[in-house]
Amino acid sequence: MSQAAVAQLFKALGDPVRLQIVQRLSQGAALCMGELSKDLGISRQGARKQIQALVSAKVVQLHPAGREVKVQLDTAALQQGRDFIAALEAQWDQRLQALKQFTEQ
Amino acid sequence: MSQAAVAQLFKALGDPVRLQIVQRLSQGAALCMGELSKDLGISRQGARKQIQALVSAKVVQLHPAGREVKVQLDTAALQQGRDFIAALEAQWDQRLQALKQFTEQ
DNA sequence: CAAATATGCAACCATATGGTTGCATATTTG
DNA sequence: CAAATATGCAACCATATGGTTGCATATTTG
Repeated sequence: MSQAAVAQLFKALGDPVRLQIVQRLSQGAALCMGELSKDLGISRQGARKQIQALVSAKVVQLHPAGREVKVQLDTAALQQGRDFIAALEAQWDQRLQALKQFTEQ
Repeated sequence: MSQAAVAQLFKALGDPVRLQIVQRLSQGAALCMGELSKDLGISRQGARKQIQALVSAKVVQLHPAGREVKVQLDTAALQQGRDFIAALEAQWDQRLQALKQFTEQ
């Protein structure tokens, strides 16, 4: 995943409303747009925009079904985000390790 | 960590320039502002603003030293972000598991 | 088929964001 | 101490963002 794609992923997760949407999807049953848009404190159309941001970042997929549209979590992107952070931490630890060896000499 | 704090963390990571700053810090030696601001394609003052965003999200700490200011990665927040994603994925997997059992009945 | 439901699309708006330039200040260095 | 270096701060600007309202359209349902 390119740096730009990772940035877009984190950006998508960097908003309380979108974070709540993602959390709801991970917990509950498969939700359609309408259901998912409730109780977010914003209008349906506003919620739709946030869902679209998640679609663009590939955190979520849309599956039209009749007059409804089901929204489904896609964990692939999430995992890559987690991996990115893990790699950062690993590099950092490695660096600390090297620094320790250096000061012990 | 509150939902709002997690959102702020991801928001801080959701920008290519800031992502590059964080990556540089994880790799190289402890950097001062000036060094860190180079080769980002923006001005020193612009870079400073981005670094400040990372400070606010607690991804990074500042340590003044004489006329310089050292910038240091703080992996605590990063880890919490990673944990948050891991929890999402775990819930999702659990849900899939439950769904599988249901359809197998 | 008419009414109800689920959604989409576009225009609009206030504020946040990512950047700039210009200048001031504190600390080192020769 | 004078010059060089590292940084800070404020004002400004164009664009992105997060939200709204209003209306159109497609699919179900009674």
